[in-house]
Amino acid sequence: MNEFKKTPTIQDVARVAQVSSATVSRALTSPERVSEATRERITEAVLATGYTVNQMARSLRLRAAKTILIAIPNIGNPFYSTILDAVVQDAAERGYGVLVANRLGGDPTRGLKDYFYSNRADGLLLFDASLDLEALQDLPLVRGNRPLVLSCDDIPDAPLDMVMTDNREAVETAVQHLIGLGHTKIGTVRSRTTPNVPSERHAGFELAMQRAGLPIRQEWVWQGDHAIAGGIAAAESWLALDERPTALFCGNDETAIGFISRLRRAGVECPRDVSVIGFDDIAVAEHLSPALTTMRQPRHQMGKVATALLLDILEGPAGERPPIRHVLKSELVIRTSTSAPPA
Amino acid sequence: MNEFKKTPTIQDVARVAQVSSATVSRALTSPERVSEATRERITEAVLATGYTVNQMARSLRLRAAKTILIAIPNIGNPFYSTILDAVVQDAAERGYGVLVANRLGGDPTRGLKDYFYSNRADGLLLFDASLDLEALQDLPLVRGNRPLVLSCDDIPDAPLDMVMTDNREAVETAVQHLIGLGHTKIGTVRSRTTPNVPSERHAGFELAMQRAGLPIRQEWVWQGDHAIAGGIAAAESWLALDERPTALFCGNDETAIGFISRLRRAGVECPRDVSVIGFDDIAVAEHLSPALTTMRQPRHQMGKVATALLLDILEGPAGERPPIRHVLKSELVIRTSTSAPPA
DNA sequence: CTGAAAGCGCTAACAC
DNA sequence: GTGTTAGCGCTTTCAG
Repeated sequence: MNEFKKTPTIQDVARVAQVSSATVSRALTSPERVSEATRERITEAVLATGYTVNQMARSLRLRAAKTILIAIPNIGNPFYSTILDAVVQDAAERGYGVLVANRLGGDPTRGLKDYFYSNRADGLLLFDASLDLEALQDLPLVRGNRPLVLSCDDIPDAPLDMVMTDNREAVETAVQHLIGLGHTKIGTVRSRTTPNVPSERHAGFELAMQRAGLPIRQEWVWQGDHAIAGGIAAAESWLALDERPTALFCGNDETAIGFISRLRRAGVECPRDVSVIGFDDIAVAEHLSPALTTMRQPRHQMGKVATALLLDILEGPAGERPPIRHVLKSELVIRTSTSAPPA
Repeated sequence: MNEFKKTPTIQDVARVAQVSSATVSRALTSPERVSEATRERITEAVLATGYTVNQMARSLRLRAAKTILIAIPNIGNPFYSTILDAVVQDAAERGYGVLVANRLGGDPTRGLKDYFYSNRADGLLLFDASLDLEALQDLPLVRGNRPLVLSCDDIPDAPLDMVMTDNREAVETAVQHLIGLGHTKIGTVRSRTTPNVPSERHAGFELAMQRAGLPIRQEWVWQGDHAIAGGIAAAESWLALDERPTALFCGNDETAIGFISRLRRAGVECPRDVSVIGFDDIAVAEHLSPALTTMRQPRHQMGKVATALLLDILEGPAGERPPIRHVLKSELVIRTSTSAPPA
């Protein structure tokens, strides 16, 4: 209505409704503490003035930003963007905004610290396992109520609240699938891992191989980057090998896509010449040719569970408490990129 | 240091540096307005206290949240997540946080309004063309300085600041590519479009067909959903046809992926039996089998340009001005999903 | 060049 | 059930 007046405040509403600003505030946040009649007058006044709360003022007063920060290593990766989708949805439903962080310059924790110290976010959802855990301890939030939920797969015993998947078992299942098909020469493209922390996924690989009495040959273990490029590099290395593995476990689906694609260009067919199993089950996996066998990760659920946990912590009582840990189940999805080894 | 004290304020710094809080504030925001000596004392005091600014208080005072809001129809789609990546990066470099919005309940603009009316965000990056433009006019920001940048492809002459690609030409190029290969029976899976606004992409399709003197057959025009499912549905419809188009233009890459995949299950091979061209060039496109011919959209650049434009508007002078429009170029990427029609 | 003081819009004691 | 008042942490006149 008032095109040229500044945005209405709680005072304006109070004036129109003929009450004090405190009463308006009460009517807004806990309506039951206000009489029926005044509540109605206030509701009308809100409508008449076009009032909406100023979240900044409220946050300053309440010392709560009603905002959470999410740190993701690679937003462009469909795996993470699905998680983000779930987080935004669920946070919004509980009245929280979601700020997206990225790495700033050299120190990856730098940006995160800034957000917290500046009171822009109340809690942190950390999906980036490649951050240095030591540096994390510096975050103010790690003390006390600890509004930080970590969701990654390579820090199994950090004293933090976590949402993770059953990685070690998942990889075991994947490798057992290959072994069950008759493969004995099995390689892997390792996923990226947290500095100075042994990789859970790789541990699962070693375990499965060991149990089956199969050797792990270092020239069949490649370091990936969780992206297509890493799969391509591994494929080129594979092609140069004298003795090649007949099956490959890839740390994620993009890696598998790059590997299969590069091999095809060289005339090597999957699964005829080499079986490949991925990890994640991103949306395109089932539509590839060959359709990708993979371990499905409950990404959407990961986002939901992590959000719920963080918001419960934020809204729950302060004080020391033991860390909470959710472990979600992965699932083997058998498609056509894996088969018995060539004769 | 002070584990149990509340976070330090500007007052604490002032006390330690033996100056007034006003001087600390000045030293922080415009150091040149403070004498060398005091500036140094203040710098030391900041370090000693571990002070960081409280963004909430600053925002309340300055009436600026230093935050932008980005609205994306589908975060899970790699096309949008790449844009988001660029936006977060560039916004952070200029000191802005990025809030991610999603649709809340029935009224899609509802959530957006809330963010603005509540002063949580200073500007809006709108990548969601499916919002109702009329409703958009209600947003307070559309008046005056108009801190809203729209980036989509189907509202060519809205009086708004926009970043778009040369859609009509891009689709023309795509269709001409098919025609150049010898196709005359060409169908399309239309992309989703803004309600009540004619689709630019479809207009490009019609134009190219018309120029080549080719008829547009309605049974060869399918409505997609910008996702794999839409491509699958179109494929099933295609399979049921008596007379089938030999080439298909898809509104985006996921649609093409779904289409090709579903056809393959039915024994129909691309490009042997039907040529398919996509739109976007998402990362996997070149690694598919067949590798997807597509129109590459400069997604990263779209994010960067849109962010720069919005922040320039926010930080520039207020007042009326003509709308700004950036048009970015698409690029035909020929791969193997398109070939001459079957004999 | 610096300090005092006001106030951004809101909520929470504390009165009545 | 409602009003008064103070203050969250910051910036910005206005004096000096």
